[in-house]
Amino acid sequence: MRRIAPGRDELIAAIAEVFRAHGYAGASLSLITETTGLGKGSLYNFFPGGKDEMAAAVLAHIDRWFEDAVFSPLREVESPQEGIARMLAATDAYFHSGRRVCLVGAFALDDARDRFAAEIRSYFGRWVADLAGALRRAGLEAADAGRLAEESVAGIQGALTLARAFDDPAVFSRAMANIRERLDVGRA
Amino acid sequence: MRRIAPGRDELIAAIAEVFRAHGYAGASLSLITETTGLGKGSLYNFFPGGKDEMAAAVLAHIDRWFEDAVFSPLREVESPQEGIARMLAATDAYFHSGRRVCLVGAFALDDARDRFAAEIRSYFGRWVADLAGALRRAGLEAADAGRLAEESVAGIQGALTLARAFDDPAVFSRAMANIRERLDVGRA
DNA sequence: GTGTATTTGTACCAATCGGTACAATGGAGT
DNA sequence: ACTCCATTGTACCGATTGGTACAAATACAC
Repeated sequence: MRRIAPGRDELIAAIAEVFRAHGYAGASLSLITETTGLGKGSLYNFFPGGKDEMAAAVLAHIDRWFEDAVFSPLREVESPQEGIARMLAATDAYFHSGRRVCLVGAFALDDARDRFAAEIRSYFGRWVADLAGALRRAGLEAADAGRLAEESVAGIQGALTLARAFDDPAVFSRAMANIRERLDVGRA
Repeated sequence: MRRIAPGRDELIAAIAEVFRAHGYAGASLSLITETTGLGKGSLYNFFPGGKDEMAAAVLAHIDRWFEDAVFSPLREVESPQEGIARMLAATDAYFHSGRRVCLVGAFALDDARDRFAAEIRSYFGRWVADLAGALRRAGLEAADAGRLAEESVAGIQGALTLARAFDDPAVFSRAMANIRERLDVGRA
């Protein structure tokens, strides 16, 4: 039969949730088959490389989403302030206002880091660089822009960790409000 | 034979490094026996509860260390500024200036969170509460103190994540310098 | 309706998982 | 010197791991 499984995007999204909830090592194939409803046959048909390829596909999927919704507005919207506002809104939406955790950040901490070092570095690297770029366009000096950008991305990651530790999304919302304020440079 | 293995503290420290590097699920018993040099016999002699008890012991060990070196100075040193300075110094030392990752933060993200929810919550909760207390003693309003404390702890966690993602401890050092500045309230 | 290439379920694989059992070991207390 | 008993290594357990093989099923092109 052809084309019975959900679209590839939905499939990857479902797999992503398993990795998000259990980490790379903890995301067993049985958990994945259970969550997706697909047997190993289908899974290995779509991802011949196995678990590794699934995780890579998930990371690529996330990367694409962030590129479109979070990073590119920072570069391409004329008003840097507007670009930053869009980035913050998309970030808040993506993490379900703190109820969801950052897969890339989680991978950065466990032993998936070595396997996907390049992807992880690129994800955070572009986030920081594009935000710094917007801040520079808003009038900040390069050094200040870089520092503030790094600090903001770190603040978001840390807030996700704390929100999950406390099981309280409000921690994330407070952090986002705070970051929004500190990024509100050069006129409103 | 009696007392051949290293002291319990050193043993726990060695196990901690395995959990730190591989997460809960990724820290296999074979990895632990390999790292510690102890066979399963010894391991299960010291930790009859198995992996779960090892992780609990590691968390308790970390908790004790932070209580002594990081949290208690915030409460007990007369000068809150001095307490904060000690907390920052101890934190920087513990994380090897960004070369080491926070086990509790890592556990908060993967599926160990549910198992150790109480310990994780308590660890971060006391950190934030004690820092907020010191800031209040330094003259800040309760609301401001709470916000700044939460923000600082989140900043530290996020910086650890970024430092690991970039494989660049300098990210952590920059974040610490920044946090030190922002916590320098009420006189110097 | 037939052919075909893709999709799928099932059975199977060796390796490893966390954990248990237990006999051998040998240091400490006397 | 002798007796304990904490400590240790080894063998073993069933379950699960990630992964493979392959035949049955089936949607689509024709």
